[in-house]
Amino acid sequence: MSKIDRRTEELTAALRRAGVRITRQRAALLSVLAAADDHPEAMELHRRAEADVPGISLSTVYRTLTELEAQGVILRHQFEGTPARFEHTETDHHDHMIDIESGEVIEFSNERIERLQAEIAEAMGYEIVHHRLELYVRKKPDCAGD
Amino acid sequence: MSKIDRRTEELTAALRRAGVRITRQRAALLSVLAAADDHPEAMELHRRAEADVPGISLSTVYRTLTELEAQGVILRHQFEGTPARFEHTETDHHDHMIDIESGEVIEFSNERIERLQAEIAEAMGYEIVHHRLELYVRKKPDCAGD
DNA sequence: AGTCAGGTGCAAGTGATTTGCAACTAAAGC
DNA sequence: GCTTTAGTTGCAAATCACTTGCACCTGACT
Repeated sequence: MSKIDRRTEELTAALRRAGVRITRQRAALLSVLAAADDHPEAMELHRRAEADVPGISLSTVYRTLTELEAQGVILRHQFEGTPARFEHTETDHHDHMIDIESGEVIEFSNERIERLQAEIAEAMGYEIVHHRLELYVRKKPDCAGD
Repeated sequence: MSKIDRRTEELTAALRRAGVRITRQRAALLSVLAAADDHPEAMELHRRAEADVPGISLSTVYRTLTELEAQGVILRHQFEGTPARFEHTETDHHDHMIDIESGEVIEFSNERIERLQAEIAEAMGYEIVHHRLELYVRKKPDCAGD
C-alpha cells in the first residue's frame, strides 16, 4: 500500500470521527485529491473521480469539496479568470505564482513576506485571518532559450 | 469647479483622444468613479450613476467598466466572496486589507514586500506582470475597547 | 445638418456553483 | 446481520455575476 493510500486512510478515519460520513463518492475524491500534485478544478476532479465511481455527479463533487474545505482538509484557490482550484492541506503554507501564458501554478513561500504582512496588519490594529498572495508572471526571455 | 471635476474633464479629453466616445453614460460613470473614495461594485456604481443618467442600464455599466479597465483608468479587484470592486487609478499602487467582519477595504503599501516579490519571481526565471496581495483580517480585541 | 461607427437598453445567454427534493445508504443500535 | 434514520446523492432547476445579440440611437468628424 502506497504512502498516499495510507495517509488517505488515516484522514478517512479522522473525518469519520469528526462526524463526516465516508461514502464511496467521498472516498474517491479523497484519494483523487491525495494523488493530485497539481491544482485541479472541480470539473477535473469530477473527471478523475469518475474512474472510481462512475456516475458520480458534479454537484456531489462540489458539495464534498465544500465540506472538505470546511474540515480543513483542502484549500480552495480562486485565481484570476479560472474556476476555483483545489489542493490538499498536507504541504506547508505557500503562495502561488501563475504563469499567465501556460496557466501553470508554481508554489513558493517566503518567511520574510509572511512576517511583513503580519507586521502591517498588526500596526493597523488587525490580525490576519488568512491571506492571498498571487504573482501573475511570465517566463523571462532568457538568452539560454526558453 | 472642484478638483475632481477638473480631473474628470482632463481624463475625458484623454479618452476621447484615445478614440473612446464619451457618452452621457460614460461621463456619468467617470464622475461617479472619480468621486468614489471607496471600492464600489458594479451594482453600486450603477445605482450612483442613475442619479446622473436615469435609466442607464447595468450592462452599459459593465461594458464601460471593462473599457475603462482596458484604458487603464480603473482597476478591478476580485476579493473573496464578493462581486468585483472597482477603483480609479489615480492613487499609487497599493494592496488591500479586507476586514472580514465589516467588509471594509483598507489600502496599504509596502516597498519591501514589493521588492521581495520581484526577487522571488526573478530567482525562478519569471517577471511579474501583476500581482495580488490581500490580507483578510479581523480587528484585534484591543484593551481600549473596539 | 448629415453621416455612420460605435454605443445603448433590453432580453436572453453563460459559466461556475448551489439548491430543492425524492430516493438512497453509511453507520450506530439491536 | 438487520433496522433505523439522519446524512448523502443525483438530477433538474435556480442563482449569481456577468456577457452578448440585436435593433435602435448618438457622439463627433465632416
